Amino acid sequence: MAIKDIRHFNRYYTRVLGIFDNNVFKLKYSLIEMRTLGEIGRHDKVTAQYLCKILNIDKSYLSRIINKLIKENLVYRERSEQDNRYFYLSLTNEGVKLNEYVEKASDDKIQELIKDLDDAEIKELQDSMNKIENILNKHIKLEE
Amino acid sequence: MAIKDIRHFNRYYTRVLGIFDNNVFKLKYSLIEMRTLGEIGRHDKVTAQYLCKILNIDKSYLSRIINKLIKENLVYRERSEQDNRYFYLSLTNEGVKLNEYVEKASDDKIQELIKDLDDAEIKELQDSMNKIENILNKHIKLEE
DNA sequence: TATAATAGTTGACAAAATCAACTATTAATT
DNA sequence: AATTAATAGTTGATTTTGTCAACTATTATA
Repeated sequence: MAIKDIRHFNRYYTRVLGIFDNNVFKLKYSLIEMRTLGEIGRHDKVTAQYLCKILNIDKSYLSRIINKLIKENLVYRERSEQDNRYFYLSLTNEGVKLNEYVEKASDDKIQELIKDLDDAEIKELQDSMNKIENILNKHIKLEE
Repeated sequence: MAIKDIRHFNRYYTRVLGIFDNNVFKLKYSLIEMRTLGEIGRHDKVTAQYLCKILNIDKSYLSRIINKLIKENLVYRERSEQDNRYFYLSLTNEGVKLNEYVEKASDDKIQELIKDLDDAEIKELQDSMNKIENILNKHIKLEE
């Protein structure tokens, strides 16, 4: 039955993702801080408000995270000229470097996980993942 | 490239799972408490130590969660006769009822999400999920 | 018998997250 | 134009989550 299967997969994949939990990289930053950094890296000149939605966290919480990242000189902001209420967030050089390091480490971790898969399996995995995303995307509206 | 695709999917699916985050059911229990309850429901007479592994949380933290669930009369424990160090955990009737309620609510939530998918899409989704789990299972050893 | 390992608990604490109230700015309504 | 509502972000106070190390009790190992 579809629902059971999906819930089963959700439980399973929650555990898979758990492998990448917190402090994987033994940095002085938390997972959510790193996700924030990563999203700023992926979306240059992003607003806090947008990050709130895609990270699904409270604006007050995010505000503190961003201010920490700014204080650590990983992120900077420029006030929008059209609308003085918001800021555009970007990575500093240092932020880019840290982000690259973390990206690399994440890649390595995945590489390690799939190192024993043969080409056919990797292809199947990719195809399956794409399929899931495509199908769900058609119907599920994730906050953006 | 496979690694990028997998990481992309991980980010995507993290957001999908985020839909089911905390307090979805507006209960007085947290997600982790409900996951604990659910795992006890799924594995009757489970030990705390085992739960630690599958939930991937610290034993001290779990100890408090379990004691809360016991105090709320959702869970009870019996000391093992073979080895007095550990307990077998089970759901009380009340725990079973709450668990069923949450299970039902989770099913409904999934149902709502997939309500617009046609049969072929649902089949594809199931197949893809199964494939992912099968492939990864062959190679990734999740704590158990 | 002594030592190590395991299951679980506890106290003290730190980190993560929430909530409501607040400022500043812009958009919408009349 | 003036008032009201909405939006972006901040701040203080607080609660919830999660961690760490030390501890008891029990069992396994040397």
